[in-house]
Amino acid sequence: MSAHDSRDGADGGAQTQGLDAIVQGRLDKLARLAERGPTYPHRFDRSHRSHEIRAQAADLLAAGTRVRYAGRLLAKRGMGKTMFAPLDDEWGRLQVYFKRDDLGDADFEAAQKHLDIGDLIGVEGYLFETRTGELTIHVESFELLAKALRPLPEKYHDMSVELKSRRRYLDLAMNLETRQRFRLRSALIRELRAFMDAEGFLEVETPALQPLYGGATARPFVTRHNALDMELYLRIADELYLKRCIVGGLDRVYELAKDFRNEGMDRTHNPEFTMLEAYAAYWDYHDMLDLTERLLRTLGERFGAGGTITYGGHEVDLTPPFRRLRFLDALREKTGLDLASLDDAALAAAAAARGVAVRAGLGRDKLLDELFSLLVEPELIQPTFVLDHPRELSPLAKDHRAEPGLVERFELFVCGFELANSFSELNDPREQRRRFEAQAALAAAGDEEAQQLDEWFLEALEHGMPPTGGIGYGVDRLVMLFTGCHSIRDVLLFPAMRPEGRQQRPGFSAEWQQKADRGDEPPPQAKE
RNA sequence: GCGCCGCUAGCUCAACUGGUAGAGCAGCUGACUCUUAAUCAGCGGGUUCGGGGUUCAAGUCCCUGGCGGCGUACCA
Repeated sequence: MSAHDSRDGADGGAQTQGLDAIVQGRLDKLARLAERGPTYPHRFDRSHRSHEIRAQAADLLAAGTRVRYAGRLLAKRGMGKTMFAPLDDEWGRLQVYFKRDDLGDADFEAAQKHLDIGDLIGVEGYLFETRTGELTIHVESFELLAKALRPLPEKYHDMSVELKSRRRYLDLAMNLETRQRFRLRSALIRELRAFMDAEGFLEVETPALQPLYGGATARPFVTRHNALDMELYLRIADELYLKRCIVGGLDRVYELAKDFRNEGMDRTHNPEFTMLEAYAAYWDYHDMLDLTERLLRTLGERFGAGGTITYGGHEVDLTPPFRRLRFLDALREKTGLDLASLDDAALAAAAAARGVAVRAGLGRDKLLDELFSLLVEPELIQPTFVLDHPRELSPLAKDHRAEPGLVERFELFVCGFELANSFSELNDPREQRRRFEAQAALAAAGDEEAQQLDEWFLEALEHGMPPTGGIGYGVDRLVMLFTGCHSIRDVLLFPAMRPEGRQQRPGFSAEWQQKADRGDEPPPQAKE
């Protein structure tokens, strides 16, 4: 970019008109800054980051150490021949101070007139404390690292929810709490790995592109492989591949991965989401329950306050042991009826009376599940294991060792969220085939979520899978719990959103807009 | 999917029963050598989400499309 003389740009007289004029003004200032040095340099040596400067402030102040610090300029407070400005890096904010007498006329004018809010700059200087005690860098030299050609959003109202999600980089740039939230997410995921590793589990990777989908009850995304000339599905669960690992003798495996489910979106559902699935040979669901208590205790100690967290006004204690609640007992308690002993018609009537939308084709187990979601789940605030579910809902779980009609399964609920789902895994291939066939019958009857019969998985089971405990944890929901967020969007950097319309695109010049207009049509949208 | 609400300056929002669109922040000009949402004085900035309609007149009413929020349904 060449410097050009700017008669009317940076020095005033800009015939301003909205965004285009703001951008033009900043381009002009960029040209002026180019006269004094590189405007998009290749690197900048930082001596400290903001939290390091704060941590070492006493020493740095006493020694008069020079520091080199870089970040985004978030405001300018000019005071005539001095200027204060907050400069944010990932970890926080540090104020910098420009003084004409110390910088010289040219550099001070460059800072005062040609730097904009939003610019990325690097400074070198020494620390001091202002009269009010704020730690500040007295700038001896500075350089532009990148120009903000567009203005940042307004600083003291929240950005709209939509803008925060669509332009996450702005939310991150403007809000330290947002940066901290995603740092916490990262730390929590690191802790999950560390925990599983310490428990002796091996992290593995299984296909996200699958010729058959399975391991959960959900509708898949379909995609296409050209060279193989076939349709593939994006995985809805890792389960069937992880069990193949168990068959092969990898005793304890886990995978932390994205699953994809082609279903509705709301406060707790994004079409792609992160799940931690784990399988352990020779374990049953009781072992998995113990593991889960250890995990929640660990997370509570590391990310909570004294093992407890506050969510939605509830004080939640993550110290085991957690409450156990048998599925049918909970329903009996809520309804006053022994639902298992009712005949189909009586059960349907009881469900309808309590607000379940009874549809044709709802099996009795599904009716029970709906009743449970409606009556019991919302009240499960403190950590609660719900145990021993009806069989139809769990085609991959082993029959209960003592209770006919039930399977060995538990779900962990906290604050009304289902955080984990675990089984004693079905390992009898003959029974597994019967369960798949029952699912196939449901599919034939029009249930789009019914699971597919997977011959290749059955073949693996026929080679012998040891008794196995399995579990899946909803990672995004865990993060919500520990960050106090009530929408999954807030814990995903880039949540799924419909694309913005072309006419909504805020192109800042006719040329850019033309470029945009020549681009592709917006991608076709899924229809239902 | 369905229902309700919303979409106005770069951002956050006003504008009554229809009468030629305003503020704060940001921007521009000027003042100010310890500011903290800096302050003070002045100035500019609009396809009121797109399309159609009713009307002398539409940000406002009607139809239609887009996007979002909330609720609801399915699901983790």
